[in-house]
Amino acid sequence: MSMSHACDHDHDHAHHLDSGRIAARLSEAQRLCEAQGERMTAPRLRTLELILGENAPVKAYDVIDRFHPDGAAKPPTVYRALAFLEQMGLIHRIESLNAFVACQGHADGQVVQPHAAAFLLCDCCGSSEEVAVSLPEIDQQAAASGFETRRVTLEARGLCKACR
Amino acid sequence: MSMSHACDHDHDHAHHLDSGRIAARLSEAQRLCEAQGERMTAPRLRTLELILGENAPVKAYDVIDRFHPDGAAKPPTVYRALAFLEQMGLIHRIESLNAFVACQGHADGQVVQPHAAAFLLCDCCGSSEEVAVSLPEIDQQAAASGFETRRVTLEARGLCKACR
DNA sequence: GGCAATGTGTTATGTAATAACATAATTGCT
DNA sequence: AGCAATTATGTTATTACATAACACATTGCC
Ligand SMILES: [Zn+2]
Ligand SMILES: [Zn+2]
Ligand SMILES: [Zn+2]
Ligand SMILES: [Zn+2]
Repeated sequence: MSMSHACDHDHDHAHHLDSGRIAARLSEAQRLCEAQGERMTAPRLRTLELILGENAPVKAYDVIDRFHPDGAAKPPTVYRALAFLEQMGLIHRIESLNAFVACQGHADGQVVQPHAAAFLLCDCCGSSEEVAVSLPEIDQQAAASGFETRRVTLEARGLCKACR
Repeated sequence: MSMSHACDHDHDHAHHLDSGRIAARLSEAQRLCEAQGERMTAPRLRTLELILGENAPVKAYDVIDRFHPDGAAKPPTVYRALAFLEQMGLIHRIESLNAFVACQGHADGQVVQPHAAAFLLCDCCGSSEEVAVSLPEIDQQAAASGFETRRVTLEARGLCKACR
């Protein structure tokens, strides 16, 4: 469930979304898919539901294990759903954790196309904060090298306010 | 050996270091370790040698497979060496590729402590370019959130000049 | 030499992700 | 409705990536 930790403080600040808020995000996601002619199917919805349930990045195999009330899902079911949700911009993959987190750019109902994002990842409580940043320096370096950037991974690891 | 590709051009621009240049980098690495009271042992040297041999990120299991002339090394041997080399700032882990690349910040013999770096990673030929960037925006965002950053991963994926 | 600290060898296991192919649901067309 | 094409899912098996645990060896110091 939660990541183990050696610190002495608790991690209550890593609060979960309540079920009403999750339901709202799910139907919003469904609308977003339909608006783009994509299908929000049951396994995709279930996968998103499980990721929305945590405010921290979730491992693929945690989704797999919790997928059914009685038993685990098969890995391809979940990995395919994860790929779809990422393409739709509903979740982000966190490369340095091999995990997935719900996009926080849809918070107020606005449609956000797939986008680059930066993350502040707490090594103690596991919490994730998505922040919007522009990257003029790396763009400039890329341009100087004749490099065509397709996507950027930017992840800061450290300690959140509550854990420092 | 090299990564497979569907493009029609060749990847000769992904040239390797010649053996003399590798030897120079290895002895330089050895001096750097000794200067810090660390031991550059045989498996560590061999691991670094194999990584220096490519100008592209190398998979851990590629190192494992090539470690001995006759057979493969055991995974812990190589993973331990990789951890050491990374701590010494001699290699960097590329999170989005699960691979390792030699640090390019030691090129002219200057000692470079473990440092953050950004990478331009070509999805076609697999080449990697290490670039130095400062990150004022993410530092600012982190400060605003009370987040204490320990280390940053910044990887741009795309197409290098030769492959676009 | 005796000891502590560090590094390595070895076996086994744990964790993450995909290939390949069969079946099912959906969509668009007639 | 009937049909074909497309898209999605189910299923089995395999591949790729990484570490735990413990025994043994080496190094440096007293
Ligand atoms: Zn987002
Ligand atoms: Zn925290
Ligand atoms: Zn470097
Ligand atoms: Zn290239």
